[in-house]
Amino acid sequence: MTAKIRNTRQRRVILEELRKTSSHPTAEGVHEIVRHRIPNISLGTVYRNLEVLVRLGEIKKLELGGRPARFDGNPADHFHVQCVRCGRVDDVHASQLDLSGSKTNYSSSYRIVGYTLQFFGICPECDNSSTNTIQEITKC
Amino acid sequence: MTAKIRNTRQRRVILEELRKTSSHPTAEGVHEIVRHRIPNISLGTVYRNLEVLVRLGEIKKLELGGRPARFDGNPADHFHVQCVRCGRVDDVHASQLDLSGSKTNYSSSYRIVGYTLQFFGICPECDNSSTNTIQEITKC
DNA sequence: GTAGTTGCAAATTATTTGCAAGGCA
DNA sequence: TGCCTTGCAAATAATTTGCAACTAC
Repeated sequence: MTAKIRNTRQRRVILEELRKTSSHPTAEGVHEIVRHRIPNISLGTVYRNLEVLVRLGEIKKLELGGRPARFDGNPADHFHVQCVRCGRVDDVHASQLDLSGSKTNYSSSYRIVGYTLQFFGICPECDNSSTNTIQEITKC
Repeated sequence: MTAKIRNTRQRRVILEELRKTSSHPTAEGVHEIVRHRIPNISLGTVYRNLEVLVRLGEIKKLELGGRPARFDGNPADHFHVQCVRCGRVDDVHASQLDLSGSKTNYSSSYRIVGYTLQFFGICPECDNSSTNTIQEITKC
């Protein structure tokens, strides 16, 4: 009874474009990018396909508190930093960072299925301008 | 020029009720709880005060992707598990879990100001009913 | 042919904001 | 009394959904 998933042009192009970029765009960002190739694609279609691609494991959805979700064309496990000023997201190369050993060391009655680790900071561009805001230090 | 923060009844009651519970309620949940004591308090006031209390460091805001934010009356550092089925949030007592040593071991051009670590799982209640869904394993 | 998919628009959900009246310091 | 705060309602922002037309298989 599993629904058959079709290989539509829209879906194909969305995945291709996400694979090409490292900018972790929002759904709207994806929409803008994809519109260069499919000018009349609708935002709803983008949302629906992003969801399908996440379910297929082809891409990752980064749900960042308070901000629109972003999408990563690289489904391999890695972490992210988000700039608390501009919202930009970059990859973190955390060679030393591994929770797999620690994962059993907490007590919980839940059956754990996963975890999320996100870093917050100021990106190089934003670091050159204004002073700190309260928002920055209340995050996390 | 810092605005003076007043000790209003609404703010006081919101904080008191949050300190009393361990259920990590959403803004709407807080509204419902507080209404027992201040029946005509508005949801907007609850949102505004929750934000103030977060800024004052009295409470913590838990921003969980895709779901409404939840609030924790215990501002001390600790982690959380969220049930991917019902959305319930509980504390995690992670004695062994400490990232402070690892924090310097990643490479990033950002100036890091903090991080967020959240666990996802199935709570005991939900674990007794239905079968797994795709959503559960695409989270994280 | 048929069921998954699309574009469009309206609907939903969570949260924020403008404003006049109210109340803490 | 001054100005922070409130209640109310309308506004935003992000995402979802209903539906008829379309298209991949």
